[in-house]
Amino acid sequence: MSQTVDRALSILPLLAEGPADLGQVAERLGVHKSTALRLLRTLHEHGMVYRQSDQRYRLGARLIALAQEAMENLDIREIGHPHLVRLNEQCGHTVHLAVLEDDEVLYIDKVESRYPVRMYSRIGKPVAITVAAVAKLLLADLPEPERRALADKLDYPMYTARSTPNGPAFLRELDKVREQGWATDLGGHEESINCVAAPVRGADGRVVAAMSVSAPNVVVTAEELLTLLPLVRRTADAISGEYSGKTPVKEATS
Amino acid sequence: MSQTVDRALSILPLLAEGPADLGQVAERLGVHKSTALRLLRTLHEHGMVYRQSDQRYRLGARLIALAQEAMENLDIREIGHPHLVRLNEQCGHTVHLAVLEDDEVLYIDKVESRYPVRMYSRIGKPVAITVAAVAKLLLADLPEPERRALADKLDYPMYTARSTPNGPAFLRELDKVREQGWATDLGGHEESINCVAAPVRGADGRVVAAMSVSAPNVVVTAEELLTLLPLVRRTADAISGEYSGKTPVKEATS
DNA sequence: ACGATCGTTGCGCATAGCGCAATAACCGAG
DNA sequence: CTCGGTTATTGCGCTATGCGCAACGATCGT
Repeated sequence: MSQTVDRALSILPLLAEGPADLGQVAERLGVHKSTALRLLRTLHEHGMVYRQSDQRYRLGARLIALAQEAMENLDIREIGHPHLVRLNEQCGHTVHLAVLEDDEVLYIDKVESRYPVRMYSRIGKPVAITVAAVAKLLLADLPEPERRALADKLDYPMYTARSTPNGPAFLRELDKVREQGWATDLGGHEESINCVAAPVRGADGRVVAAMSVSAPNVVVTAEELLTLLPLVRRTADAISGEYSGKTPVKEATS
Repeated sequence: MSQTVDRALSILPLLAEGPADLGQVAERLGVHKSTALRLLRTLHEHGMVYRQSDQRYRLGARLIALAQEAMENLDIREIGHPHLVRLNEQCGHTVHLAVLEDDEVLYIDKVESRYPVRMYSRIGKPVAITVAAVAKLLLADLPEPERRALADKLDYPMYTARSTPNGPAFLRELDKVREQGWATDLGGHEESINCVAAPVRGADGRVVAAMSVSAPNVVVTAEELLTLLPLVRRTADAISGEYSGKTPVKEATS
């Protein structure tokens, strides 16, 4: 809505790809160099970008500090983390915690697999919303109209042959997930990777987060992974309990 | 330099303190609500802020994703991390890695102590520049005029009786540090906490980062901590070697 | 030492962003 | 269920603000 701010913020993802000099930034923004300079200067004053010795700009450290604070404000993450670690110790696989934000599902925590083969994912990154087990849980809990609207709006990329193909199929899957109280992704995103996921609920019973265990076929079969379901559910319930108890809705005043 | 962007960016640290509603944001910015609304909307579109169910705004997940990417772009951090972990395994204390950015020294990596007593610090947060051992190393390597100018500009808060009291004392300390090639902070920031630090150098010999080991008096005395100096220096040198070898100055093209 | 490239500055014009005030959604209390 | 109070949202007219331009200056490579 605000042109200037819009442009300034567009610089950040651009710099996330790697350092860039003034000319490059101006060109990719489609503005004059003097304009880009002013925007970069303002970003610089706020520590959002940093100018390295060769004059090129990179993302600044204040950004990292802010993100760190943002994460510390996410109580679910703080509460959940030790549980994720324990679960990882018990099963050895990659463990994720995800939340819904606007129309995206994002990982907010991750404990890496103890097996040498890792999977690619990044904290803060949106997940494949139409196939990920955690996404199904979070969306399944949405009120009917929103769920429908969202399902309509989404794209359904066929990552693999088992990806959710379209809106109706997705809504059916969500109904199933809501009913059974857990979800899976069996090769719907990466051919050889399976996940089992369980919901974390707040005091009011609404799903506030979802956690999953993921492992590639080469380590355990889908059947073996499903064996872990009770453990995953128990862990998720433990987080739910702690979360509902400790943090109803309120927030500490500054 | 750009008013609108300036205001928009000022919202972020404000929200880092905790969620806030439109009125609060407008008031703290000193602008009309409609103005704050427009700014927040723009930030929202870029995923920098998120609007939770009670209509209040919090920091968004895109911020976290960007910060994550920013960290992955910091090659020193990537290269250094395994070394920090190994050092921590060997000595058990808290290990930090820091760089200089503009006029601030910031932690970019941290491995927590294995002892129950932890120290407070946060990745991305500026360190106490006049007393921290890592800061001394980074500033000591600055060209004479910049060093002098910076020393002049700084404040010299007396965190403890042993804090660096003023500019001249600081410059003397920096000279000493530069000559000996390592630095300490013996209770200059927190009465009971000591640090030893060593520099990481690039191919051209310039100091690009500094690492430190910190421990409270109650765990080891300052003398015992100094015993670790050779180990710290060896680790820092190992990082220097790898960094100079792998990443001269260049950068991968997108 | 010279030319090309890239960053920086000052300026006048037009637009983009501002505050205002009216409207609309929301919430709690009676 | 209705009624105040509170908070978010919209449209609008004014002017400050951010824009592109073009001239200048720094920097680098050869």
